[in-house]
Amino acid sequence: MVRHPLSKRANKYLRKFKKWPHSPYKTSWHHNFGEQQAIQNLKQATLEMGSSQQHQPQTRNLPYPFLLSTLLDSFKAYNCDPTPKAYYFVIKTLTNTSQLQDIPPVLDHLEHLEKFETPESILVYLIRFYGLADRVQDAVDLFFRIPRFRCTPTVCSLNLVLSLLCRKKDCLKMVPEILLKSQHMNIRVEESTFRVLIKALCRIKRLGYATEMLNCMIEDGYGLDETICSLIISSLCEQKDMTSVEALVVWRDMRKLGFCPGVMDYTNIIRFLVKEGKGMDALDILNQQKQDGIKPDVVCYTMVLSGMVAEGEYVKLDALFDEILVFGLVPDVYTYNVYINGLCKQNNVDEALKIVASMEELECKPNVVTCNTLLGALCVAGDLGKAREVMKEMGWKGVGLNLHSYRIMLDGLVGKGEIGEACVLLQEMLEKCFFPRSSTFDNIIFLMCQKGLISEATELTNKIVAKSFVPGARAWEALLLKSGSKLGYSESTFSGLLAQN
DNA sequence: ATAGGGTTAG
Repeated sequence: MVRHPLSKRANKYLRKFKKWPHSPYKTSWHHNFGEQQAIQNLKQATLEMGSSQQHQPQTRNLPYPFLLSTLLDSFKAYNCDPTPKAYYFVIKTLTNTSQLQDIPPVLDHLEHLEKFETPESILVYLIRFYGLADRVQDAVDLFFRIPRFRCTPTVCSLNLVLSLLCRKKDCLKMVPEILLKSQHMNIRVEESTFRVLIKALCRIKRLGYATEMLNCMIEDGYGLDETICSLIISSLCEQKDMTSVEALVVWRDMRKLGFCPGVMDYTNIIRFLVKEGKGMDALDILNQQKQDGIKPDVVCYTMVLSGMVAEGEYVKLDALFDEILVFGLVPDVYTYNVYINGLCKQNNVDEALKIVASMEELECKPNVVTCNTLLGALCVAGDLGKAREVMKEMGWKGVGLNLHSYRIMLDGLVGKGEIGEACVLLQEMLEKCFFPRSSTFDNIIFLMCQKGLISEATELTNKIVAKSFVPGARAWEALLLKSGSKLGYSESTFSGLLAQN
């Protein structure tokens, strides 16, 4: 093993055969010691700089910024050459303390006056810093400059620059140029590069470019990357302005390319289609899934079931629900809730109640959602008696009533003109800080006026105005018509109203 | 091997 004498400018960092330029075990101990002392010195000086604010020691190497001159002085004092590590430290310190103006001189020095092969990691660090600090041009410039630091850029730097460019819409146009120039820099584009690009494109919701890029990959002879396909599918499904037609085209094209979707892909596209109100398309996908031999799980079924409910496809709903059982899947609360909702939508509350009873036998506990669905259906059907029962049962069974439970029940009572009971429930709600919909308030006030409960109506109005609620036209009209001129509004009623403007 | 992905409300 060759040891380099300290006096000579031995380029011991020149990378020939190994990735890491410097192994502490292979340098002479005193050399190593000197370097360590120099670094120590540099760190100490940096700390002092931080604590003494603007004060800078006399040892300044004048044409250079403070940290660079400290670096050079420190190493000179120990009679050794500055190490990449020292530069890394300086650069990190400069970025962390926002002394960006001092970075270019450091880089110039590194480029022109040092001889070692600069580790790519230092440049990667700075490129990332520039990119994240909104200095994309600096990042790009530094990327192109990498070879001048006697460093062979790899796909790491390329991927980094690309991902930085992809973060900003107006930087996207630089991507092709970077890709072209990177070829001249002898950087081998890898699958990872495509992945970076596609991920970035998905993140900024340029799904069109992302799929184009996927096609490029395939044209370039890379195999179809299932992870990328999945990524595109899932981003696609998160897009707000994506139509189901477009999504299905991408899906179909990918399948043509040989993509074999996994459970998650099916779940994503099905969820998307159902949300778009395309229950039947979702059902198609579910059938594809079965044909592909991928057993849909209870989640997929639940989503498609809800799509059937939304489209009023009750025959298909029943068939699908049966299919779940036939395939040996166990429906859970979600599944039951969707199915029960379907029955309620068909005004078949009795059947819904039977299902709830069977859930309990199957030890699948109904939850608030189940109960709210039932409550809503019973109220719509005008069966307040059963609705009350359900509400009581919720109490026994430890199913907590939530805001919606109260709102549903209150609307049911008001709808049936049960003003007394409605007021009791309203009181209970307000104590729990659950507020009815404003239209419910209006209905209650209207109803009170109709029943001649003028003072109660006035009192309620005052109370709710104090809670920042504005009665609607219907409530005002009722109040004014019924009460003539002897209205007992307190001043606070009106000042409360005014204050809301 | 595991979790997470899914439900109601005018």
